[in-house]
Amino acid sequence: MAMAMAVAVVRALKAGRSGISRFSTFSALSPPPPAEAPPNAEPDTNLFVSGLSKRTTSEGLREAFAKFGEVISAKVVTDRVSGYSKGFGFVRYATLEDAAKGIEGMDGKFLDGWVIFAEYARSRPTTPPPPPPPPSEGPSGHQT
DNA sequence: GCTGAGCGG
Repeated sequence: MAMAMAVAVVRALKAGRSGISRFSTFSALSPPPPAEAPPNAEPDTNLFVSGLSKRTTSEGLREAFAKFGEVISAKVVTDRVSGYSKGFGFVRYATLEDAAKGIEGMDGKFLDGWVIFAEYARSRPTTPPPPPPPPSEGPSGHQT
């Protein structure tokens, strides 16, 4: 019973997050609203986990998601100056199927007393290396 | 110690 209620809460939260109402006013001079806004993101090994508790750490995230797949990397985003958790983190799985299982297995579930949300992150494939500067001139000691 | 939507480095 309690679990069913939790699922309803989760659905309500996720529905409200979109902020899109089906009762849109259709007018000729109004911008045509999209038929539907799929919260689905493109599959990736990077997962964006939100709704985390302030006490949840990267280790808690890894252990929580490691039950559904091989977690390559897990990190909870914390503030630079306060050092406190921002309430969300990122989990990277070994494969896309593990990532999907992680979402299906942890999205809308309870972690540390809070309902967490797991979805595909927009993040970049890996640590962004600094772009190499363009070569100014040829070999030094000789230029025309 | 903590605010509770969002996307780190």
